[in-house]
Amino acid sequence: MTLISVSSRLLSFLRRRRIGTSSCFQSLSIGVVHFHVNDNIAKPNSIPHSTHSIPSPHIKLQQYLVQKSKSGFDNLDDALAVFDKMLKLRPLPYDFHFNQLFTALVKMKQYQVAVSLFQEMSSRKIDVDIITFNIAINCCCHSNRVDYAFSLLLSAFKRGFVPDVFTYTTLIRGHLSQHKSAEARLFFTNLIKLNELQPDVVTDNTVINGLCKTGHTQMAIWLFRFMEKSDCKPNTVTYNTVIDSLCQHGLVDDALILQSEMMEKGILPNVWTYSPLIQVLCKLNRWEELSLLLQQMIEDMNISPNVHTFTILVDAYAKSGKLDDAKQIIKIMNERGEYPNIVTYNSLMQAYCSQGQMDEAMVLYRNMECEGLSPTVVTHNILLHGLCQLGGLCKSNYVDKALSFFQTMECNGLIPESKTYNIIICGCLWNKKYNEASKLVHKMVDCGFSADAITTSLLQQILTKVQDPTLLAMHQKCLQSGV
DNA sequence: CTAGGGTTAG
Repeated sequence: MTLISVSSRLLSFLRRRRIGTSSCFQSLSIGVVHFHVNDNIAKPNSIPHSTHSIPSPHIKLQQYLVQKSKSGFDNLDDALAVFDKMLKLRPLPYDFHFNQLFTALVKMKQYQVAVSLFQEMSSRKIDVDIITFNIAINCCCHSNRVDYAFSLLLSAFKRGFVPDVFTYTTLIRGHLSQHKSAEARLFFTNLIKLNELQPDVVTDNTVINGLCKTGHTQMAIWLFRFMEKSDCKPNTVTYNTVIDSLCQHGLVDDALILQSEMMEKGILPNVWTYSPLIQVLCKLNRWEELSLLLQQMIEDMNISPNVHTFTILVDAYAKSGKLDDAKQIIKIMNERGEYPNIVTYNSLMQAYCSQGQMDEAMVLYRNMECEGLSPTVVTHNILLHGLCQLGGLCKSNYVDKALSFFQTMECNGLIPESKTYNIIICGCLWNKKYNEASKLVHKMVDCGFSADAITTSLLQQILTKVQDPTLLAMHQKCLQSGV
């Protein structure tokens, strides 16, 4: 079993599924039409029975905000304009109207804006409820202001609110995201002791995720097994979290066992259950199992791969030099309406580069820009690496291309990483462009980066053959930067 | 009638 035969099997699964895909699109378009038609008809059923006492502008506002809280606003200015209108409306909208607006802001990841609007409401003494506080506390945690989140908890107490499992779970996650696992644990155990918190599945999932991310996989699994015995049973998220962690620690067999366990227990896997397993099976060249897993996912479970899943496959093909298969995956993606993003294209570019097809890689680079996908530093690292390696193998004019490409990148406002510098410096060294290399070493050190192991050993290797003052000075500079 | 968990890929 090889990656090629996996590819042909994958293709056949996906082709067979295409009929299903088109019917799915049909029902989607019917849904859209349905929505527009309905929009112009009075919708008595969509208005709660008790709303006869709610002023009419509030009902309109509510309908509008329900939709925005699900999708977010198109832009921030719209959200702020609505907030201003709400402040001017008399009588004032209810707390849950403001909560809906905040929910929309959270969807847009505008956490700091949400916090400042919450402050604005507080200073105007507008009534809020515990949900408003919970949203604000969550937004503080997301913008790394756990300290302020705690001060909000205090003011909630002062105003007579009783924090609930939402509040505490959010604060535990806040601690964990700040890498304060000791504080999180203390907070958690104290709340349990004081009988302030009755953890639910989300609390447990939050703790399990924190344990996994801090390398305490064994403890995470202990909690997971504890949940199985308790009334608070693991759900899909719990399984996904543990499976992902096991995959990342190379414990793929344990991860596969858990995945079959969840199926036996009737807990439905989703695309995120499969993706980490697919990735690690690719990495370990376990193609037979990969093929079976893909078959189970697509055929038996009727779960479609998404952009991330496809990108994992493109990357696997790129790393095994299977350019044609990588291209095939892109084609399937387009057919299925799962469009490649910048990461997918970076992987495809890697495939071109590994085959030495630099011209095609450059064509892809320009196409990406045309499609409105902005190349990232990683895109440039891949291209520069390709150009430098090719230059080292045969033609040094590729290194000149790499150097001018490096300049273009900076002009476009992308800030090179340590890796970027090391790639281009190695390219210069290979091609005996010692002066260029020296300039770049100084620039790299000025930016606070240092030579990596590859650059240092290459430099030492050259120094054994060539005694050049520029090279010696560069070597010194590299050694100093490493300290 | 709104709030907390898992974003996995280069």
